[in-house]
Amino acid sequence: MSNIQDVAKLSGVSVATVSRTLNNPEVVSEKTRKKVLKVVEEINYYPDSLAKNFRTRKTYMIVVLVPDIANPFFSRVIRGIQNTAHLNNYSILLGDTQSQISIEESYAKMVIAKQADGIIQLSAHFPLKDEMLKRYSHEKLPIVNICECLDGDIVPTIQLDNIGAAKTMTSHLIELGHKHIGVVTGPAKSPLTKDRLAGYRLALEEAGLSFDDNLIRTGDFSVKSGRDTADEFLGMSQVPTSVFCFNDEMAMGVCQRFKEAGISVPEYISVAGFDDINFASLHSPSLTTIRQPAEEIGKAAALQLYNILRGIPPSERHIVFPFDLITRDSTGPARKS
Amino acid sequence: MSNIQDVAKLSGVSVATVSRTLNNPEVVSEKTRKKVLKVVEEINYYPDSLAKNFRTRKTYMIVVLVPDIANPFFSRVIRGIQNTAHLNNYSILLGDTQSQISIEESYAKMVIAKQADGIIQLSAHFPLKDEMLKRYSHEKLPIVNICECLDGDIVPTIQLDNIGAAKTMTSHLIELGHKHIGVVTGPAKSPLTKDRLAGYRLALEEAGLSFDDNLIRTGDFSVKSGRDTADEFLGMSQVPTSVFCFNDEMAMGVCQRFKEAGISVPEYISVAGFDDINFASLHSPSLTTIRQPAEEIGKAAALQLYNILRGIPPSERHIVFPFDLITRDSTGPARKS
DNA sequence: CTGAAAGCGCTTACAG
DNA sequence: CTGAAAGCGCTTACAG
Repeated sequence: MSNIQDVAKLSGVSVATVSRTLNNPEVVSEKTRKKVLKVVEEINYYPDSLAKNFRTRKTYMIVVLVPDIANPFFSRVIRGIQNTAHLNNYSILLGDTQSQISIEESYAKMVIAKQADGIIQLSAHFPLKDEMLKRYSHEKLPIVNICECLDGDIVPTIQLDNIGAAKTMTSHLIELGHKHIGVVTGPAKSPLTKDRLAGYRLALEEAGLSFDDNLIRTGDFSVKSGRDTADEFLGMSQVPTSVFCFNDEMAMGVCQRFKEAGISVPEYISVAGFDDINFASLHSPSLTTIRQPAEEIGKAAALQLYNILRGIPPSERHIVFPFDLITRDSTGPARKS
Repeated sequence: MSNIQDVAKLSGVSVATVSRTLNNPEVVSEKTRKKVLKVVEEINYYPDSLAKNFRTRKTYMIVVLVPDIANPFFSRVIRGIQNTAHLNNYSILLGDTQSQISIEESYAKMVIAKQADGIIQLSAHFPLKDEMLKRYSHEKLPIVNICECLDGDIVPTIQLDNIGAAKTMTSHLIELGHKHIGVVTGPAKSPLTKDRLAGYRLALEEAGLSFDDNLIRTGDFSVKSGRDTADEFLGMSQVPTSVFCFNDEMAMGVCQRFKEAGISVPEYISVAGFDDINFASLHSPSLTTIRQPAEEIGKAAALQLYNILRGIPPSERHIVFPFDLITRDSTGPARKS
């Protein structure tokens, strides 16, 4: 369609002035501005972003790397990111990685190739680390790692107080009289697993209860892994009186299996989750869980990256968000026996 | 970092040859190719997409306009889109519109401004219609409308056989002896509501049952609207023996309210959903519903748009996908009375 | 098979 | 406040 030259010709000014009118109106005289804007309106001129981005070296795109977009917790985080990004004129480039490193890398390349300005990474990886560190200084590295975060100070992070949340949930169960609390963790190498397990141990210690390694089972955050570990708990000589799952999906899987086995939750065994996804409250029994401020985390991430991209180093490089313990029907007093 | 000139200098060829080596290797002699690729490797050269896209007038970005990314059905569709798009070197620009026209339009502008090549639209709108029609011919209009589709042939569409699906679900209930089947629709103006209602009526007609307008309640696809209509059904002089909800969330809302009112599903009243979201099978009772091939729909959409962008007009402009009736525990024989 | 050169549509010092 | 001009890093006819 029409370009900046057409607008210039039709309004009898130079392309420079058209450009200024559109990008720095205050620097142009009112008369000129009006003349130009009228023509822009008339011929329905839209500046060519391809040219503009090329010229300014910016894309106004942010890659969001998420292990699985169909995960309801992640999708809330993404909504938070996108709302805030959009307000600042940035768009979200969705990178559903299915946890595959090669896919993560192919998206990270987009930053190097200037198809995107930065990355918000929802898992504890740093794709193309060497390449990125070579190209950006510590301060300007356009990456924000959220939800499941790398240790150290290599990238800015934003996450829940996972230790505190797991400690609080465990204490909640202890207060209900539970002494044998099974756990279904995430993948062994996940920082989430490490932190939440640490919180669990802290609560036990505080209550003077001993830690039993046998009660700890490794899941992978899927419903199925919850189902599978449920069987393991039921097979124990001393079946735990409660199970703390490190996300809601696994808690639902555990509940489902218990239901099939004719075991009642929470009468015989309590089950707790983590995240407070939408369906946690619709579940039967409704799930006791930890609420994460998902949208706020997303919002904070977008803001953090936005600042980095504008050259403003974040005042806090590692933000920790508070949680809420949500008690519902899936946890109750420990059974006698 | 380094640009195509650096590569040219270091490998002793022209920039044109470097460009060809990277984009049309077969046209370059093997010797030259090797020389160039070696340098590319050595200095870790990544072509500048900003320049490349500007030059070629392509962005390899597709805007996906979705009313709500946190909706689990939509997120599966998006996953399908993104997987297929990624295979064809396209990336997804996520546009969570919250059903706001202004947000839809701001994303649609990205296509006009060449920040994206095309749009996949998950609701029955056509943002910036006049502007788009002015700029593109019927054949080349880079839009694919899926899931909830506009009537007519203005844009290519991909959707479920909604009429057939609703008819099948209704027939399923009729076979179970239900004669008073309540319905919770989507918004009145939604084509989904219209089509599914048509399917419902077809099934009634086929069974010789009369259509009762009073049994039709308007929802908005939210859990809450399900809850609200549940009360309306319970307040009727003749409470229906089953309720067919036009999505799973509303079915869950209906069930939740029934549960609170001490009414058992499916013994007193059957409840059916639509979509078969992940949690439908985890729900208590597990939901009878219609499975939509969400990822395939997304995949087909990505393919359709890909062809349009390559200048290949789709062989079918309006694709209809088959459904599956999934019978679970939330529907059963109609109660006597 | 390769190179010289034009040009994509903007923005931005620089000069006035 | 405005204009002439350079230039961003590529691709692509065109010529050889």
